[in-house]
Amino acid sequence: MARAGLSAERLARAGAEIADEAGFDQVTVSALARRFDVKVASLYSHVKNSQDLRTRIALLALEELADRGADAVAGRSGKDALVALANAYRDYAHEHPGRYAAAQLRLDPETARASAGPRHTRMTRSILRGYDLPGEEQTHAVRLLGSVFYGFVSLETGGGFSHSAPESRESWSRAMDALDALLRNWPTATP
Amino acid sequence: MARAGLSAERLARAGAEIADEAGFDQVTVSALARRFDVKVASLYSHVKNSQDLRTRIALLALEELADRGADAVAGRSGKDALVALANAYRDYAHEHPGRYAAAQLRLDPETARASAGPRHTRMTRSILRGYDLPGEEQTHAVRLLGSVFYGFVSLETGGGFSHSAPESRESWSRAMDALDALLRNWPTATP
DNA sequence: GAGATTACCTAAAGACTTTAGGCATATCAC
DNA sequence: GTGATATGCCTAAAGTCTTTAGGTAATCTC
Repeated sequence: MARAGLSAERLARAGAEIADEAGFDQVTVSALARRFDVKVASLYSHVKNSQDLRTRIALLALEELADRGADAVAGRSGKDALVALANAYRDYAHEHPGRYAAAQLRLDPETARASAGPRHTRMTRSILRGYDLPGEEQTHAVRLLGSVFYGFVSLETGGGFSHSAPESRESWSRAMDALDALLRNWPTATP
Repeated sequence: MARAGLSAERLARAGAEIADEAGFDQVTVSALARRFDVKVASLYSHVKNSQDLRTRIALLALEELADRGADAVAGRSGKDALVALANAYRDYAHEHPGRYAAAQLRLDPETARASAGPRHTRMTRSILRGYDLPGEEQTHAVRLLGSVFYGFVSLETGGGFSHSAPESRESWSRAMDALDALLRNWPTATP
């Protein structure tokens, strides 16, 4: 009875692989046990339950995503930084669709606060330093940018843009132009 | 043995109710059978399988959403229409979180084409008539608007904005201002 | 190496999905 | 109305996944 060397860490990583290969909804305790050639019950020593497993994968994805984002914005500013961060998200989603889906899992407030989520907010906010936004407008802008990044990538990977010309990549590029223009000319007073 | 009067239509509607009450992932063939006080197997005469059931709920939600949007934009133009359509989406998501989650289900291309999805695209495009966008830019703008609507509402209902001031409603309002300003001053040439 | 801890196991119960085949009920032909 | 037919809901059963309880064997501590 050789030990398989399981751990919550390894389970989450393997779960992330299953998610990318077969879809996040195919990540089950059973599938994971098969992958490690181990009995299902054995996993419950490392992971509280199925939800816990999925949450760990979500946290992993959020971390990886934040790491990529941090690399992307490092040494950049203005539109350059904006595009780099946005592309970090989009590229990650295309490379790791299952992980990206995992990152969209609703986390309970406590878990969310301890996740890499706040890092994402800070990164986005750092981009705004290159633009000259009044302090109270920054939060609104952060939320708008987040919405565009998240929304576009979700719709794109979900096939929402795939049945019409032009290529969605073109729209992505134009969205970056639009966001840059918007931030440089942010409407402060309600018209 | 009185008949329960089931139909794919009624099942989808009841499934939508379960989704709103308990979450879209709680919509199962079993839960539906319980609600109609009928044996599980009986549902398989009306619905192909679990996936089929979920798809029908998604289609229902997309229709309802499109109906609301159409009502909202009727007789409006410019920013007025923009805000009305956006609010239609947001209000629907808040009133019917389960249905809204259902609307996000990935549909296979054929089903997507036959869904209300294209109606949504047309409605968004109709808003652009109030702004003066070059023809080829319209698709890009439609995709950007869709991304913001979808992204903001998803992040908001997922709790993404709930742990920081100010109120997300304020950010929503400012996002509308921003989109209006952007559309009135759309950057046509890449800077 | 003895004892304690840990890792994985067997066993079992419960929930959901799906298919096959049966009886009763509504619907239609006349 | 009566019989034929199609349909609606049923029982039964097999398969998958989740989760808990309690046991055995490997590893760690000293």
